[in-house]
Amino acid sequence: MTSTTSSSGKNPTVFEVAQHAGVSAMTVSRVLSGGEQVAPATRERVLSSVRALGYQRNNVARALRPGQRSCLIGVVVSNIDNPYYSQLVIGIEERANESGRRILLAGSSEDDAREREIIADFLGWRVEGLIAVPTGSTATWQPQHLGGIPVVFASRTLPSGQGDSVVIDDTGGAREVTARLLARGHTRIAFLGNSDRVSTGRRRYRGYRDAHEAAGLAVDPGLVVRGQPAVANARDSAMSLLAVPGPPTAVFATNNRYGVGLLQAMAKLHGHHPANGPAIAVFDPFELSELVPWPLMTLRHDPRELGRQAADLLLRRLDNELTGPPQHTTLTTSVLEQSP
Amino acid sequence: MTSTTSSSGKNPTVFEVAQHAGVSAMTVSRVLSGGEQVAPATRERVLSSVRALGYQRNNVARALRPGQRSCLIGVVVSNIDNPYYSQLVIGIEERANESGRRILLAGSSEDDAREREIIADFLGWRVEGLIAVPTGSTATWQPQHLGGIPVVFASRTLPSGQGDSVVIDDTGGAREVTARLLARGHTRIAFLGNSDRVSTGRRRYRGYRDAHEAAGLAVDPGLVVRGQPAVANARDSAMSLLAVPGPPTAVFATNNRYGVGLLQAMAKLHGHHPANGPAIAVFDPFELSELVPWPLMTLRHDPRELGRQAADLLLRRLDNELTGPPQHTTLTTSVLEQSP
DNA sequence: CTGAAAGCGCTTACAG
DNA sequence: CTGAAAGCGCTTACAG
Repeated sequence: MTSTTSSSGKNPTVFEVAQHAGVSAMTVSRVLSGGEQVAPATRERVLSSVRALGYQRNNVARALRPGQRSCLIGVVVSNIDNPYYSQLVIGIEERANESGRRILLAGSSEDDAREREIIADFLGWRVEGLIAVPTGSTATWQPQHLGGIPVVFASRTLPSGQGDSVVIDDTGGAREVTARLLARGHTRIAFLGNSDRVSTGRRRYRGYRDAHEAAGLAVDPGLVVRGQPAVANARDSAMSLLAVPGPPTAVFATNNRYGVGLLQAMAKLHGHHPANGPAIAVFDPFELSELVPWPLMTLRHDPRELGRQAADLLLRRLDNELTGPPQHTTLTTSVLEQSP
Repeated sequence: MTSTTSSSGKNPTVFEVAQHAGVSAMTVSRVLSGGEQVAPATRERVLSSVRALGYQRNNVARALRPGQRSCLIGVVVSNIDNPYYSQLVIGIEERANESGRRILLAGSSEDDAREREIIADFLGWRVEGLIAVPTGSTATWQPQHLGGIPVVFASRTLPSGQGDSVVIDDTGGAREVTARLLARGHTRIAFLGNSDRVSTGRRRYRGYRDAHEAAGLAVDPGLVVRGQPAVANARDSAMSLLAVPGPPTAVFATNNRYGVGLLQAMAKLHGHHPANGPAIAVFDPFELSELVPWPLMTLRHDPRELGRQAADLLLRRLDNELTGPPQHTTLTTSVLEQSP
């Protein structure tokens, strides 16, 4: 019952299996693909040879044949360091796995050139499709660079509206949080968020600004900080913001990197005592939000579900269940208010 | 200056580029591989044809040739949902990228059968090597299933000691934290952690037990909870543990899933007031630990660095810079004590 | 410095 | 129900 390794020491091929089973390579191929007409006795013989030799199909050779799908999906994430995007990748992996596909993963680190290299390389692997959190460069994604394969944008879209997309309701969510803060009497609400370069930055800022306009108030540019910083820098930004004379009475961190930075700054300034610190709002749920000792508003949404839906869109394109113009899905958010 | 797409609509091949440049496919191949002797004028002609046709090398065809490396690394993680492992993957991706390789990523969800399927499929893609957080099944990793490619185990090892590995000092770290708690007079220290099935569970429990023995104390089995739960279940376990009569005076959560669950339970039971709750220790750093309002001991270590070192070991094996018996690296931990 | 031939391991027509 | 031939797109010897 012990399995014998191929004597050559190399991976056995269909020909070696065929020889071992006394059939042709075609028959082995048919047995392995399933669904083809093969005599039961032959099938058994082949399968036992497969086991005996420890045969494992060479996906590379298989994928080279025209008409064969590679069963590979390329996933490019702008900032793989962000736990929000880790969740997104998990959602994609889950669905890819269910459909018998694998994911090739790479992070662009918000770098256009890197992003371009990654997709070129992924295309070289003949991925069936791409799922991307784009850095913001439109040029990268021009159809002629994509070899005709479908792309789904996740979390961020391209200004052109090109490609399918799944995003959350950035504008609506940011507007609601800001409106709630304004309704509580805050008039100096700081904004920490992405630059206009990325769609989430544009849209969340728009929601913040719209809520001010609706309330007949102007945004104070001195309370607005925008960029794509790491947590440490986000914390420093938050520190300076809280230290200015005439500090904000509320701070809205519009992504989880700024959220964590802001909370670290608050902990440093106020310890665990509410004191006279500003009200806090964070766009993105985060683990341990129940430990925050200050009144907190969290805009909840589910990055893993976003990943699943992005994968679903792509898989439906691949199966031709979905055809025609780009489909744009927007997931809703919900506000959670908590007081310690 | 606009790039022309291949008229066939399909990806152009080296032959089409060759034809366009008036040379042979071999010459195109030589130009693209670099380093070969090609007349400068010919090279320029080829490169401009490459640009004109938008040629992108087919990695699948390239990888099929014997003697060519696939530039693919397979990464299998037991629990892709754990942010600790996300960091690990990031460290691997960083190094893989630097060496011009891509990663194929899949999660086994602590399922042996899934793990086996994944590595079989990865081998079918002719990955150059594997990096794995193994579920604990030894059978999966028997050399005859691995087709002779190198494997590096990360965070968890196999009992057999097979394969290179990078782990943290689980036993030493757990021993030190436990000893510090004992030194503070705690005698009823609860343990939340992985089962003996995985090496981290075995080793961290051993450290906890060793510290007790060194202090001449016995472990109370009623204070020990072991398994690989999701956060929600970890929180429930922590709740029941804290609710028993004669509750623990200290709780040691020996991974970040239990850590988060424990802190959620504490927040629910004690709000933000230290009250008479137990002392807390967590094996694994986590974001926002500065918000914890209770005395806290954190065992710090760097999962991303662990990922980098695992990748480095693998890459050195691939380049034959490292040969011979399995190499086992242990990363140190440091204890951070904080009081609110 | 450049090219014609062969083959990596599969699977799609096409025959029997 | 089964098989011999051809070819996917590259690159490694081997010749010039």
